[in-house]
Amino acid sequence: MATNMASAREQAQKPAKRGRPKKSAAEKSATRQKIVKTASTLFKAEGFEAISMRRIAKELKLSPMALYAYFPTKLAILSRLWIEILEEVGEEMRIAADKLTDAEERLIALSMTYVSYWLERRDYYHIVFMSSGLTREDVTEFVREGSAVAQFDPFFIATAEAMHAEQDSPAVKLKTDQLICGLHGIMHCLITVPGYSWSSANALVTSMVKDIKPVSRIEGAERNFKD
Amino acid sequence: MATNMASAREQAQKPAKRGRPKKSAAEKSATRQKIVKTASTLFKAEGFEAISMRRIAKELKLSPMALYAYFPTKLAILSRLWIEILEEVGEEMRIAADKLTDAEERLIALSMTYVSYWLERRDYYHIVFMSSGLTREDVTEFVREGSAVAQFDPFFIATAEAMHAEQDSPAVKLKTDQLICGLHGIMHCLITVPGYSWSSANALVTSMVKDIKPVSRIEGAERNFKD
DNA sequence: CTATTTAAATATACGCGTACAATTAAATAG
DNA sequence: CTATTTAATTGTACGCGTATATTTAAATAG
Repeated sequence: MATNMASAREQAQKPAKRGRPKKSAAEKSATRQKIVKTASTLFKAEGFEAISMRRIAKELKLSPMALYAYFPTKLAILSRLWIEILEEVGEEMRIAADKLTDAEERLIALSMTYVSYWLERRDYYHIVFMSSGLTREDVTEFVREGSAVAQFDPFFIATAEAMHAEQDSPAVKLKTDQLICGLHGIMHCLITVPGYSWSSANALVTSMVKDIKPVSRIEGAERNFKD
Repeated sequence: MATNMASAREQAQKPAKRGRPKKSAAEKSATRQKIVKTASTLFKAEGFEAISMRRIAKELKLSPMALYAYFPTKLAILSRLWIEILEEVGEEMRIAADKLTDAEERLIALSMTYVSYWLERRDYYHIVFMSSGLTREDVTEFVREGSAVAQFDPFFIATAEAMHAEQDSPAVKLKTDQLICGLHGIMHCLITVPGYSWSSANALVTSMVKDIKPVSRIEGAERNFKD
């Protein structure tokens, strides 16, 4: 049907306008990628504080303000790093839970891997969960886009299995949210209030997971048979 | 040399040294208090971002750097505000749990009050839990000093009672930590990831509290002992 | 009084994110 | 070619936290 691909700047339906042509989406995207790459490299080499607009620009031989043609804020650049990081922890979780068949065991493995990942990489934690100055829209869009939420899927699957319930049942939704919140709480408390004598992350995670029980054993729950 | 009193300055048993006298501890403390008061007023009138070293200094007709004679960092000033805020939420919790006799009910009231307090005052939450750039020492000292930890006492007491166990038993310690972490996780997740369709704070808190059970009913107990 | 000593207070400067004004680059129209 | 239009890019400036250098204030010694 479509005869030719409109790809670069030339192709689209051009009324042959007058001024300097806009950069094509492809060009913009390429530069965006270069910016993110630079930010990532800078971070890995010199830490979080090395990620600055001026520093990224200098590295790319641009003026600092040029970056704003490609990202609205510094946070928008950081949110690209979140994706990389979330993919990495996702991969670690996948590996950890891979060969486990028991749902509770898998849930513990997933949870411990998730929590340990952040505890062992507190700078990552700060980038992803404590980048202050975040606008409501930035994060909301990021979440809706799915990059963050996808991380939670394994928790849903394993929780449903551990509860012997359907993945989309209200009970599973509640308990999974509870677990996810709980795990983040462990991370947040242990990282931001290290002076307090918290129970070990291991004990906390295990205890939280153990509170996920088959629905039939949940107090006051009318038994719902499914198999 | 007149015999006048060398001001209100502390003149204990000084060997009458040569240079300009140090400010007394009382004077320092008074100025510190004025600074904190100014920061607090500024915050209440114009929000978090109005708390800046330059702004506080201008309000007090000082140079910005003068503040550093009284506080090592801006965060040290903020941590004084934490105390006020923590006392306020503590008071609300006390009121909410005051007339409740049932331990679980009290625990739910405490937890809901605590979580709601922060959810309804997200700016406070940011000040206290997301003031980025915190040095490990700052917070650690603050925690050791006891201001923060005292907040947790009611949770310990009610948890112990709900578990029918001693307040200093390992099981109670673990479960209380789990609850505190969990509550913070709810707050943190709901505040920082508002775009996600979380279960309600109410449901999450209730579910977490309900997972605190008498010791005889947890761990290896296969059976539910209904009363 | 002046000189000296010491602490307090300020001035200056750096890098930060970024708003906004000015400039430059790349196209077309005449 | 020049003029015009439009987008891209850069320059300038603000307020921020705070490190460091400098100045000022308050005491004593001669």
